[in-house]
Amino acid sequence: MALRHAVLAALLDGEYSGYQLAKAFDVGVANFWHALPQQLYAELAKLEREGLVSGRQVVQETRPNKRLFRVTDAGLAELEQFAAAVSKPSFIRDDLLVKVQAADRIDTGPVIEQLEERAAAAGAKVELFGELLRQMRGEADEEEFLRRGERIGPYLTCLRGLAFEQGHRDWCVRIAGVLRERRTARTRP
Amino acid sequence: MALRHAVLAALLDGEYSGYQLAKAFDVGVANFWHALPQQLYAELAKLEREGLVSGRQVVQETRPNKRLFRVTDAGLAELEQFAAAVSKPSFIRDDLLVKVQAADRIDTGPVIEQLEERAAAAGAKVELFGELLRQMRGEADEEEFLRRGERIGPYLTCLRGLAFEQGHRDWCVRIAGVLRERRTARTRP
DNA sequence: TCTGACTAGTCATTTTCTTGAGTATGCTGC
DNA sequence: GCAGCATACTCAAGAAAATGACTAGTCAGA
Repeated sequence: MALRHAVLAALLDGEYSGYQLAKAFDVGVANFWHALPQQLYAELAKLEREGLVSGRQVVQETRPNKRLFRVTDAGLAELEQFAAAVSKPSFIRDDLLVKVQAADRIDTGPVIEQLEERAAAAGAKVELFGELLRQMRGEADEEEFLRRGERIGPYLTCLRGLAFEQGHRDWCVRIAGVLRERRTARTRP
Repeated sequence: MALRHAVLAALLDGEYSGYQLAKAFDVGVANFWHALPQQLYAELAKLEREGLVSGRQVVQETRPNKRLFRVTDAGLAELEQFAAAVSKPSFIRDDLLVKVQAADRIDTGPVIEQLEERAAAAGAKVELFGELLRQMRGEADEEEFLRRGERIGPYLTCLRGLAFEQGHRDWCVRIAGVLRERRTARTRP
């Protein structure tokens, strides 16, 4: 039941349409959760039925009309309750780790390629998150911003995203190197 | 469909019962995947029907009988295919991040407590993984082990687990500090 | 001697997530 | 002048994961 709370938390930053939310929750700016558009539309509908968000129609001339949602007081109360309840532990769950676990018994060629692609993707996210952080804190330096900034939630989760992607990139680079070396050592002993 | 491959990868280390697997996939030594016992039993049954693993009954005197599973050639081929296919990107998905995202609008007291608990738990995992890595590499130093070791898959995934937990711990400690400072600043301005 | 934890599972149900397809319009680039 | 992408959604179906409840014997400690 955390997707609903993720949606509520995302809507704290202002009004968003399902479509806008979907983009935030998808491409990778999703620094605190991930979900597909269909889930989000469904969740928004459910949240509205339960009165935790309210939507208003915005008529547009040149594009399809859209509905913007904001969190209601009941929604905020729900978030409050959620925050006070125990969290489920977080786990790594990654196809690529499964492949690396099996690396001694299978052909590592494709795995190495995927590690390198991942490293590049993670590097791009590192850049992106760095830029996002810079934008959010504006003029202030980080310490100062975190002490006195008004909206630091997204900044804090983005910090985690950044560290995660850095760790991911470093690991991918290192493991690709290790597996590559073992391959050449095997073929040319 | 990655649980099946996670199970196959786990069984590469030798024969395991569902119960043993469940422990590895649960408590947190699960450095490359996580699953509940029920899922594992179900998956093992399916894998056996499909001929990807084979189980043998082991009669025990003082404890309930058990079934030990090992990967078949077909299972290894399946893993091989899986490793060559594209991986889904990995995403962070963590209740606690959702709570931190909402931190500006809710009472941070419980969140701070949870961050500190998480930091402690992550610290314990860091210790555990460090110890596991030391055991796996034995006498050799890491570079040497990674160059010439026979079974390095679990070592490589454990390295990722270690880095993840370190990152998680550092972030929790830092964010708990930030939120704590803002609380005291607010009550005693 | 009773409680609780450990071994070793099974069964059923519900929730959540993913996949795939479809609608309709407008703008941009080749 | 049309292909392809962006906006803005909806519906249905299926796979995967989580939850809860249950069996049944062993062993250690209070």
